[in-house]
Amino acid sequence: MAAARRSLESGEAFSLRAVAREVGVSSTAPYRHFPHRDALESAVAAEGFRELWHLLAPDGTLPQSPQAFLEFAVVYVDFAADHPALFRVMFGKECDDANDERVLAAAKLHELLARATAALFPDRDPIALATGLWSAAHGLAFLFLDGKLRSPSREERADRVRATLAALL
Amino acid sequence: MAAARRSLESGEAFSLRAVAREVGVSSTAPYRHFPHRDALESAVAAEGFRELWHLLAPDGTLPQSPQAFLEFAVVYVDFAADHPALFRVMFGKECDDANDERVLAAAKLHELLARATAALFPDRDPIALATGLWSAAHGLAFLFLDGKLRSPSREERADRVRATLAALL
DNA sequence: TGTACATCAGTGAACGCGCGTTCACTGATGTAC
DNA sequence: TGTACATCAGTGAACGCGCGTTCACTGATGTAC
Repeated sequence: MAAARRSLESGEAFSLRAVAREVGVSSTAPYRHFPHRDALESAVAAEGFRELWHLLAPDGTLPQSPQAFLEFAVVYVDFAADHPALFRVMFGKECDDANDERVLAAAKLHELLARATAALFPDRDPIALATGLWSAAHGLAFLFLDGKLRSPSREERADRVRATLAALL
Repeated sequence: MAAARRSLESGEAFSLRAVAREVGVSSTAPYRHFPHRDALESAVAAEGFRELWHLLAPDGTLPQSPQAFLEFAVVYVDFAADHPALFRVMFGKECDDANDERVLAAAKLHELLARATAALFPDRDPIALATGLWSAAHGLAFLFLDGKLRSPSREERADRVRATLAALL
């Protein structure tokens, strides 16, 4: 798993063979641990979600203020920028299976946000607002990842994310 | 070009050989028309952008009302859902080159939105708001594409997009 | 009007590549009696 | 304490696949004289 992460972060495309190479082991060794390629990919994605969750809501705490929503988005976008390949594995894959860990993790995130918006903005549609803020953070993450938005530095990017979310609240 | 579009929409991964197959021509024939794979991909992306632009702003008209912003997002998300592979080719690629047609097209879109927000919401930061609305539409597009948000029908998806954007305005 | 030549889309064989996956195997470690 | 056996991670050769790309080629069409 660690090697899979390393391999992804060094910019390689995700592949069983690349991971094996990274571990320094034969191409077929991973089959001792994962039945097939997708199982490894799925496990890596799940780990990524746990990690993102841990950054966003260390003890399941919700954003408690509008300010905290801005930081939520900053962390989200920073995570994507720091682990672009991992982020793509987590999100950039059609998953039809409703039981996919990725779908469940995404739903959990959505729910956390909805609880937070309901508490903070009782006069606005909490689900729609949660979806909107999540989408905005998600969209920003991808637009920066894909070079459609650019920022010279990490700090300026963070400021831009804050300003963008602030404009929506 | 048309065959490239067809090949993409039939769910195939984008490849020169797949396009040639779709045209019913030998694998190497495309080299008569494009110097390399990326040139074709880039041309397809550019066509996609022209098409999206035409759907969003037929005569360069901006959204003239908050309502129009909602429809703008609906069109954006529908376009992604109707042409998922094309959408990924257009957006889901890191392009470092600042002169990439894709980057320019994205910038043009951003600018259109900023002019619209400046006209409609003079009391809010127009750039940040434009970025926010675009990000939200973009995020929604990808979340639906990747199965993180689901809707049983096209109409319900559209309603959800409208509700989400309305919550942000 | 006919002939010589250039242009140009398409061909088909071939290259090397990395991929996922299978197979029969080796060799070290742990466990049961 | 020693022996027999099971477990299990890793090996290395091999498979078939689709990919991008090169190469020398063919054959039809257009153009100049």
